[in-house]
Parts: sequence; C-alpha cells; structure tokens
Amino acid sequence: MLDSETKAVETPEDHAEELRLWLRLLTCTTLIEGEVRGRLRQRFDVTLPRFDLMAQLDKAPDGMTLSDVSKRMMVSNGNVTGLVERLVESGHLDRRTSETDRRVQVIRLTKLGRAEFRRMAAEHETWIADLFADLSPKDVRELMRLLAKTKASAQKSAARRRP
Amino acid sequence: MLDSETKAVETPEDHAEELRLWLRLLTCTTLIEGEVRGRLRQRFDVTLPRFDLMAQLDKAPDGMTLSDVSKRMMVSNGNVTGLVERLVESGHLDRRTSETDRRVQVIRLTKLGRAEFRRMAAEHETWIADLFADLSPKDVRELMRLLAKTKASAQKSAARRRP
DNA sequence: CCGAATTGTTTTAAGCCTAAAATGTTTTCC
DNA sequence: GGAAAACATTTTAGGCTTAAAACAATTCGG
Repeated sequence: MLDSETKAVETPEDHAEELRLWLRLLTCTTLIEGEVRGRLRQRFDVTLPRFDLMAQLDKAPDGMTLSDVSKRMMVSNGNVTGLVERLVESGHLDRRTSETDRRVQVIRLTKLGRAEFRRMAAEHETWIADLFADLSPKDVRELMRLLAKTKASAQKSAARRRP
Repeated sequence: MLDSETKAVETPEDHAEELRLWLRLLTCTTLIEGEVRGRLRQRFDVTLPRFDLMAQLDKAPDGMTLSDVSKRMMVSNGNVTGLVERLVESGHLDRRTSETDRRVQVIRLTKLGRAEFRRMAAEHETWIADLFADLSPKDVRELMRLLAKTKASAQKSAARRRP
C-alpha cells in the first residue's frame, strides 16, 4: 500500500494502455470513414462532409442555423460557411436570413437535396451494417455503453481544461 | 422462424443500431482528436499530422519509406509528400534517396526532431490518460477487445468490396 | 438609452487531404 | 534483352479544415 503509493508518486505513471486504446479507436474510425468516403464518391459522386451536413439537415425539417450545424458536426464556423456555399450553389440547400435576428442564417434541404440525401442514406446504412457485420448484437450494445462512457470522460476532461 | 425469415426478406433490414454505433464512434474520435489538436497547438505550436508523422518515425530508428508512412498513417501518398517537405524544411526530418533503390526515399527523425517529439510525446500521453480517466482498467480492456473485433470486421468488409 | 459584452457569420492565411494522372525506376517474364 | 507490369513518389486540381481576425447584429447592465 505504502509501496504502491510511493511508486505512483516517484515514477512517472504508465499510460501505455490508454495510448494503445486511443490509437485503436482512431484506426477504427479512419478505416470506416475512408471506406464510407470512397463509396460515397464512387456511387454518388458526393463528398463525405457534404453528406454529413445533409444528414444533419434531414433531421431538422425546420432548418438549422449555421452555428447549430457547426456545433453538431463539431467543425469550425468557417468550415460550415464554405460547405453551405457549395451546397446552395448545387441546389441541395436553401438559405435565408432569419426574420427575427438578422445575424442568423437558416438553412434547409431543398426538395432535390432531401430526395438525393434519402437515396444515399438508404444505401449508406447498408454499408455501415456491413462494416460492423461481425459484431453480435451484444457486442454492439456493449460498445455503445463503453463509448458513451468514453465520450463522457473526454468531455469532462475537455471541460477541466477549458471551463 | 418462417415468419422472421419472411420478414427479413420482405422488409428492408433495420440497421439503426449499427448506424448509431458508428456515429458514437465518430463523435468520440472527433472529440478526442480536437482536444489533442488544440493542446498540441497551444503547448508546442505543432499540428496533429506533424506529430503523428513524427510518432511513426520515432518507432523506426532506421527510418521509413514514404509508402511505409502512408500505409501506417492511412493517408494518401501525396499527403505524405507535402507533410515531409515541411518537416524537412523545419529541420525535424532527414530525407535521403535509398542507395539500393532509387525510387525510394528514406526519412528519419533528426536529433532535433527526436528530442522535440519525445518532449511532446511525454505530455501527450498524460492528456490521453486524462481524456480516458473515467474508464476502469476493465473498461479499457473490454474496449480494446471490441475495437479489435470492429477493426477486423471493417477490414473484411473493405476487402469484400475491393479484393 | 447607450456603451460594452456577446453572439452569429464571414474572411483570411495557411495547412491538410484526396483522387487521379504523370514521372521515373525496378522487376517480371517471355 | 526488352517490353510490360508493378512500384515509389510527385504533381495537379479541387475541396476540406482550422485558428484568428474582422464584421455585423443583438443583448445586457448601468
């Protein structure tokens, strides 16, 4: 007891396991993300960020503000500005200034945007299912639980640094 | 039995759980990655891709070829070219053409590069530990196991598409 | 009411990233 | 030996991404 405490204080802590876990988490995400990116490009000639943005809007029939999107997608504001610009240009998004607050831009999927997204999303879902095919329902539940815990832990840590 | 089979064939399969799992995985990675990126920038004024590349090289005292790096980091060849260019420029990397195969470029950390990386890596490890702090050792083991299974599943799925 | 802080968005500058084509080198195999 | 295939890297063109600064509109507190 005294020994282990002494040791913990005197020697630098060993966090190799957590480091390995992080690298494995990153590998999984990169692998799946790359696969999805490639399939979206080949099948639908669309980029992953565009798809992701449309996915957010599909869940919000009344539209979202740019900051909403930025927070949900966890990307910078400026990033959203450019992404939206291109999607409005291609006719997938409708963008208007809020009537009540002239700072705010509200964006929505157009009819075309929604139709195209739904078509892509249906296929996208089967890709994801296939990528996770070797996980049992129990594995999936367990991963969900552990990742929820991970997310909470990371958010807490981030909040500690930037309160 | 017949019922469930009939149902499976006639109605589109439901993969909502896998989709949620994928989104949660992505959220965790994005969250942690963003946190690490910010800390690297603030503490050491270095970008995450530069750090990642140096991490690969630190594990390979005899150097690596650009393709090795590209495969390990799971990024495109052209990406590595640019990244290496900047790191050679800043004196962190040494780059030379292989004596036995003039197609190949071998890169290594310079003395400066290694020293700076070690300094950053030590602190980096504590950040990761902190981000995963609320996970018990058992959680970590279990996550490692499930992510290994996930990685294998995704690789298999990717190989099915692109054999 | 009015100046100060806050909020929402855009701009800027730099770097990251990809896919595909191009270039140069080595290996394969007839 | 020499053409063809394979390999390693670079180039190209375009898009994504960030952090920080700038701009615009609203809200807050005295």
